[in-house]
Amino acid sequence: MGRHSCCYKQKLRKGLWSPEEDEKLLRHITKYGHGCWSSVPKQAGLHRCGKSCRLRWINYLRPDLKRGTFSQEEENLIIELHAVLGNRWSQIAVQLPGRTDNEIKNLWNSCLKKKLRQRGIDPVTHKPLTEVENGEDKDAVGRNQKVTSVSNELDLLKAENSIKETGSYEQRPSLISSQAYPLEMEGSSSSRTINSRSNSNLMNHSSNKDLFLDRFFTSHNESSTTNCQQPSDLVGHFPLLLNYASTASLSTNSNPSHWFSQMEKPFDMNSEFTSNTKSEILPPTTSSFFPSSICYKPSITFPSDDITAASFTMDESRYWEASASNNNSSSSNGSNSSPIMENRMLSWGLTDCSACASDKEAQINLMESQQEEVKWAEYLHNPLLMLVSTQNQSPQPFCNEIKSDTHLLTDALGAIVPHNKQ
DNA sequence: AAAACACCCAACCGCTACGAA
DNA sequence: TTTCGTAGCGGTTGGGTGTTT
Repeated sequence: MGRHSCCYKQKLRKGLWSPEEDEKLLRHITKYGHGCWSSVPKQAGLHRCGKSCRLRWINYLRPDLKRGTFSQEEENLIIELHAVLGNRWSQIAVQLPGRTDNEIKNLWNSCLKKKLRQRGIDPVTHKPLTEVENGEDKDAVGRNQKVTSVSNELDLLKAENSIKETGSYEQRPSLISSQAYPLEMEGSSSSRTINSRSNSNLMNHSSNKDLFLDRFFTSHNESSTTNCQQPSDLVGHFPLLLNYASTASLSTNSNPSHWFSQMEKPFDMNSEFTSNTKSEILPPTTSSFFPSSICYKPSITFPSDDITAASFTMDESRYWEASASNNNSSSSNGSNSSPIMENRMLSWGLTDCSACASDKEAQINLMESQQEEVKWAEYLHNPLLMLVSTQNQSPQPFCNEIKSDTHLLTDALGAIVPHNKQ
């Protein structure tokens, strides 16, 4: 991995982040917001460039991140979205709350592409490989077939999944109508140019589709009362996301990528973590949507004047300490079944879940944990505890603050992990 | 046991877009 | 209009880890 030119000049640190650095960045941003990223490292006392800090925050420290393996639903959605959006990972990520574009990109490159190829589907065009090899991919027929082939991909994936987990997969009707997308494509006459950053994959998609997608996503992500696009116009033409949104309870106005962005003054961000907002980004309450492999990183609620407590699930801490990494599987398969993962879930995730189930019990939990000698290994899983600990503040307010969304956490996790209190 | 290989993923690079001066 | 600084995006890389030989 290289180093930013600015890092060379200033002899800034590069590479993996240490817990101390994470703590500093976390503390700074939760307290003051990021403001201008280039000034963050200086203000936070970090020897990193602002870009690096930004990346670290977005991809790892952000409190609304969901970690753990991708569910089948999520994978299917990514495939469907990729068929429509191409490699526009950030736009795909918008439709998967709690997932970062980097995470999705990695999943695609390491896993989904392979899966599709194994099934004879070209991951770039989403058409059968035989068809791609024959070179017929430039006409409208090809586009139509592309859409239907997405359904085929999903059918294959679903079939495989149902074999693995008989009965566990909740059949979802194909989200892309074989007619809807071509209809929209034909109906649009826009000549809007494609973003110059478009890659080769993206270039496979017409500018019409770009326009349509922009229109759709704008409408979808904004208030439904907006006048620029009637939602009803879109429902018939492009059921994918609306359908998914209704199925998976995705919020249309809780785009996590907008959180913390452009914060102009300290604590503005805190308002973003009010209970009202939080509940919207939380996952659907059906445990079937998120299988057991998912470990949520619950939302944080901060009081207006300081960070008193928060919940964090840091399940990817292998790089913090070599000794920790030995026990930590970073692979995407079955990490929840490892003792480490269980321990994490119980020691952290479930502490929080306990709060969901019973505030009182959770308070006791947290108070007990405060009294304990805080161990390094625990910090690995919950950097915010560092804040709590170092500030000698009671985490109690957290238990109260998180109340509003705790039922959702319980629903999401309760079925996942035995609700045992350690 | 150890070397070789494969895979995963966090982090970096280089680029463009955009707004302010 | 131009320049500069910043944010954000997608592609790529390299180190760590797991698996195979």
